[in-house]
Amino acid sequence: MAEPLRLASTRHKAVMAVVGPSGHREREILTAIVETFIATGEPVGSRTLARANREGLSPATIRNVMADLADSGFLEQPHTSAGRVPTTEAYRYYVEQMSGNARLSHQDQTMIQESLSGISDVQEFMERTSHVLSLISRNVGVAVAMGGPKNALEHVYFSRLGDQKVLAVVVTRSGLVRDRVLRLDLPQSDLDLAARYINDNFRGWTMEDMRGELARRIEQERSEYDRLMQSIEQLYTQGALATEQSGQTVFVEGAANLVTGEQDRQRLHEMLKTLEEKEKIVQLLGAYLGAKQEAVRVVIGLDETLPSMRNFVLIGAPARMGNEVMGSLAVIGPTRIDYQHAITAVSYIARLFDKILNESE
Amino acid sequence: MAEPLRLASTRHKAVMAVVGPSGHREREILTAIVETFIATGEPVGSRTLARANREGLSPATIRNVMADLADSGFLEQPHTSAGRVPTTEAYRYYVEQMSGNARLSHQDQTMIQESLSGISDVQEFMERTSHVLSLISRNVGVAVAMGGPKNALEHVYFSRLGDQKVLAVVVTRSGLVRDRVLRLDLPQSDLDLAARYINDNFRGWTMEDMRGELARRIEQERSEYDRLMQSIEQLYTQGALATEQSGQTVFVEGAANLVTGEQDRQRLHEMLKTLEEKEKIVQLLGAYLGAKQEAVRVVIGLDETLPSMRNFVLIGAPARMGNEVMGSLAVIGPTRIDYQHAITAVSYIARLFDKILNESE
DNA sequence: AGGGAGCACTCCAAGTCCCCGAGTGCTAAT
DNA sequence: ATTAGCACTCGGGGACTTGGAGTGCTCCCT
Repeated sequence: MAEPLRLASTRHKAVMAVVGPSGHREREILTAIVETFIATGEPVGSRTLARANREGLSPATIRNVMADLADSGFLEQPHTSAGRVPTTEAYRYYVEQMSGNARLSHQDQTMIQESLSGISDVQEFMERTSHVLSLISRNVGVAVAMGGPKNALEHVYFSRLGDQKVLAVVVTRSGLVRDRVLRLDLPQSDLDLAARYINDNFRGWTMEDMRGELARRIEQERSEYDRLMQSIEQLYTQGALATEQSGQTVFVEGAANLVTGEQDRQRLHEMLKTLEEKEKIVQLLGAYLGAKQEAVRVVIGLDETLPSMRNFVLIGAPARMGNEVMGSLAVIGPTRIDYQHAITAVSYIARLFDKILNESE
Repeated sequence: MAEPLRLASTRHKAVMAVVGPSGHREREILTAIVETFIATGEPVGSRTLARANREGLSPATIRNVMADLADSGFLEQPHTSAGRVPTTEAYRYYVEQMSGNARLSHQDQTMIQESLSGISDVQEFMERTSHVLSLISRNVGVAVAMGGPKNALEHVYFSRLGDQKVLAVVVTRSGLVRDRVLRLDLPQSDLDLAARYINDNFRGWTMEDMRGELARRIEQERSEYDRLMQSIEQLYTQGALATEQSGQTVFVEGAANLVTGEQDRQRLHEMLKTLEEKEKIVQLLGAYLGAKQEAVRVVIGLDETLPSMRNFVLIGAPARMGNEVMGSLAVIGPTRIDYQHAITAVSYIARLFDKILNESE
């Protein structure tokens, strides 16, 4: 189960090469700075670093190196005579060079296993995942199950509710259920016919393909007066078959953990507000976790996309079943996050996804 | 399982008429104190009050009155030589005496109308409601749609998913849809039979009644080997018909607004964590918003139930369709909340509930 | 020429001291 | 009954000091 991790950065490197510092000593020191900053949260100065460093480098030497690093844009000073703080670039480098063969602690593994065992549908998996991720990383855990157009249709049901209401339930093969109430006035008998037609003709199709084909058939037979096709068209235009619309379900947990950080009120408020806007989360995950993406991906510098996320990073991975991307999961936390830990956790769960959902099929 | 936690003392206190101060002047002053405290958030002293008061009372007089009020438990001092702060008792009194005939601003009304128009199922109503409540009150808006046992069954569907998986979809007349994936191995034909049996025999029954009757029938026919009843029993014990379990859907919005308040980090963290534990919210609403309850209810002193909610109040109302309680909605905010505003908003939406969901039936 | 020691300088954080304003309780006067 | 007056108490905020940590620079050493 616990095979060594396939790390994000390897991939990452292939996509956009992050240039690190050139010299061996420079790299050594930069890594040390990032690590101590992550640990302490305080700007780190040359003296502190010299003391911690096993090979006895004098503060002065370190200062020189630090000056160089600052010039190349890896460090910056909050103000004169404060220590140095890593820049976005520095974090990118750090993540990339980070040793990739860490394992998740046994404790965490069993915790995850327990939380996720016995789950049989995507929704539930995502819900629990966001929770367990927030617990383990002590940060914000997010997970979205996308009602993507790539899902295979299992079944549709239509049911007349009231005077002008029709309930449409779409079930995909992965166990995703979408229900919508439509404003329509069709007798139950027509609904049954429509459902039957769709189920007979389209079971196993992807939603995408089905909708295309359906549109074509409707078009084709429009001229003839065909009652069945007419009902289907009505259902179709009312969005009965649109899985995307009320599409993604987003789970965000552990927002409370943000309070622990050192942001001021204003920033905190913005972050929380952003996290409440689920669409933004979906966009964020969607933008960075492509289908091709296999392993974990670390996105540093979120503020380039979402200004309110300054100083935050996203550590995420797509959740895949076979070749299909069923959703994404991620940890969102401050740049000072424990990368190793978060990465291993995300990776572990991502790999679990396929297994758990398939285990009894 | 979802037995509401019921604090005898709280219930008692809330039902019992709150005794206010006796004298006319005392009441006047207490009200003034509460109002200025709500406005400023600072402990209010005798001098400030004397200045604001139209009838020229001297600070000294006010001091005397204040001393009396403090003795009767309506005020307290953070420390010697600071102003007075209203106690829980004071807020209870204040809310009770508050003029009850205020109207929601036209602006708010239209905003609500727009947000909620065109909604046709309970879920969606609740989702939007929590959002709009948080916007209007600038506090936390919560709403829960309870999959209560009182709902009338419209339809069930069972569908075999994989090797050992069955999808159960329960639709209630109010448009609530619950789906569960069960670990069961039954052929689709058996599932169809079971669904048909239930739909034919129990459409329109409340979930509660149905489950009772179903249990009886299963019991009755257990001795005979009856394939149908056996499948139904399996479905039943696996929870296919349990609306309560994955039951209530809880919507919490506007948690970000909490950051605006003056709580310290620790408290803030606790609050957010509490708000993330949806079950607690459900319990809270369930405990205070009884079915008999018609109008808005203001619960002051939440910490008696949930310690982390010290200094917070709940302003809520049940959402009813006819005589059935379909859910609850509420605003949760600090004791310093704008009561008038929140109360009118909650009340307005609660009254809208019935109208909107029925408008086209 | 690269590393290291020393030095002067800067800045922030924390501590101390002190004063002021707001508030109180009590008492005496109206 | 009210109110004016008085002595007293706190907490907050400003001014000032001090110490630690850090930097850049220069000079010296190997």
